[in-house]
Amino acid sequence: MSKREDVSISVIRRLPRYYRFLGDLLKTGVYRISSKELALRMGITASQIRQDLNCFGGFGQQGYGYNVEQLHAEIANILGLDKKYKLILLGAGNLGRTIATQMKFEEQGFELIGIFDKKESLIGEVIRGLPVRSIDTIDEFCKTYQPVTAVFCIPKNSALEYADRLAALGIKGFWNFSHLDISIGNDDIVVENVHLGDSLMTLSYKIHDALK
Amino acid sequence: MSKREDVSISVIRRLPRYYRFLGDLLKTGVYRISSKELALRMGITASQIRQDLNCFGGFGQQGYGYNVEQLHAEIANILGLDKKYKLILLGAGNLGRTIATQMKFEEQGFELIGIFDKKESLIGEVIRGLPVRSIDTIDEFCKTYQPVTAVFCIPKNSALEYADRLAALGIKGFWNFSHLDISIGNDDIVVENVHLGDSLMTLSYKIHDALK
DNA sequence: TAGATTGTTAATCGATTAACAATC
DNA sequence: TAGATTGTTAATCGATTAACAATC
Repeated sequence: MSKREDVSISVIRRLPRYYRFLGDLLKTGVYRISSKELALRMGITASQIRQDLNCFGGFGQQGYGYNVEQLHAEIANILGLDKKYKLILLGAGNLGRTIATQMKFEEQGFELIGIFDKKESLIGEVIRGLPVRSIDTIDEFCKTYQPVTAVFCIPKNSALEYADRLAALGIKGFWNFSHLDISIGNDDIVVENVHLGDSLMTLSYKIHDALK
Repeated sequence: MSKREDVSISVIRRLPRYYRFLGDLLKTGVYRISSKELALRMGITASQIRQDLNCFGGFGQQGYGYNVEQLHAEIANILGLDKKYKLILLGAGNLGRTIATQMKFEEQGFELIGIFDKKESLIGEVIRGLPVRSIDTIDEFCKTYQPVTAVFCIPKNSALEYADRLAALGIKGFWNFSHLDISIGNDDIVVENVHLGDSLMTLSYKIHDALK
């Protein structure tokens, strides 16, 4: 990792996919790969791969290609997967507990340290080794443990209520599953949206379109 | 809905967001809106809104703007939200049952008609009014009920096993939560990927980058 | 050395934004 | 009619692809 300055989000969004493919290659014992071969497997152009990687440095070698293990590690580095950003999760409903239990946070740069809900009956329940805490204790919790990231698995209205509050408490990043568009009017924070409904509607369009 | 021919995916992906904002406007009693005002609320340009909409037809009126209710309905139409594409879900684990219970399929163009898993102990359990069926009965089920869409909440290996098989059984669209890149080498089908891990890694990068 | 493949510059393509005539 | 705002064309900007000299 070396150059970099304002790499476009289009490039960034391709990095996790490179990372996955390189991980798979490693598992199958491939230790060296050319941009041409990787492009073929991924269904993209070799030019794009080389351009993308060169936003961050020259990881390859002319006449040889790329060392799979090294490149894999470089991308992990670029993405910050070795970090342990403290993470809290809001909403211990269906979606919240699925996210809490299924995601491999430790492999992706995060450490889940707290789960919160407003529903009395859920408080105290243990999910992934963590007790569900009352949302009313979140200010104190943040002051003590200083998480930098929050996952929103709460309804739109609650999201609206907590977004600014958490930002004021030092939360810099939101992984947002709610229907709220958090970022608007707040430049200090970063947001990654997962709008499942939008995704499903997009699929609806694609099918609708394909069946014509 | 009128013109249209190969509208770019960038445009399509913005439609659900327009749809959400228009729905919110309707709820708050706004019946008329200009591209300028909508752009302001959404944090995009008015030009983009007008360009996007004009891929499908002229829904506005000079000097007036857009009728919110009508535009909302037009977009629903474009996206095919009034359809009832038959949908099956593979994988009744944590994620699968969350998707099954939480999504508003009927409002987004789909009708969930079957849930499948390979795990013996889950078979017969009822989720959203549907019994979990053995994955072994899926061929017969598809021949009988002819679903056109499948949700993949199964591991990569299983996804690899079932993608082609389902395509052969008439499945045209996949909502893919697995780590497999389904589409490669199959032009007949449409795929909408939800790579939660990729999304989380992207967030990791953004935070990493913002904290610099 | 000859062959392969990168890193990087240049060319192309597509998407976004600006401008404005048409028109309600 | 005058003012507002669209639909649409033109200009700009950014991203992808192609080409090729550098070099392992």
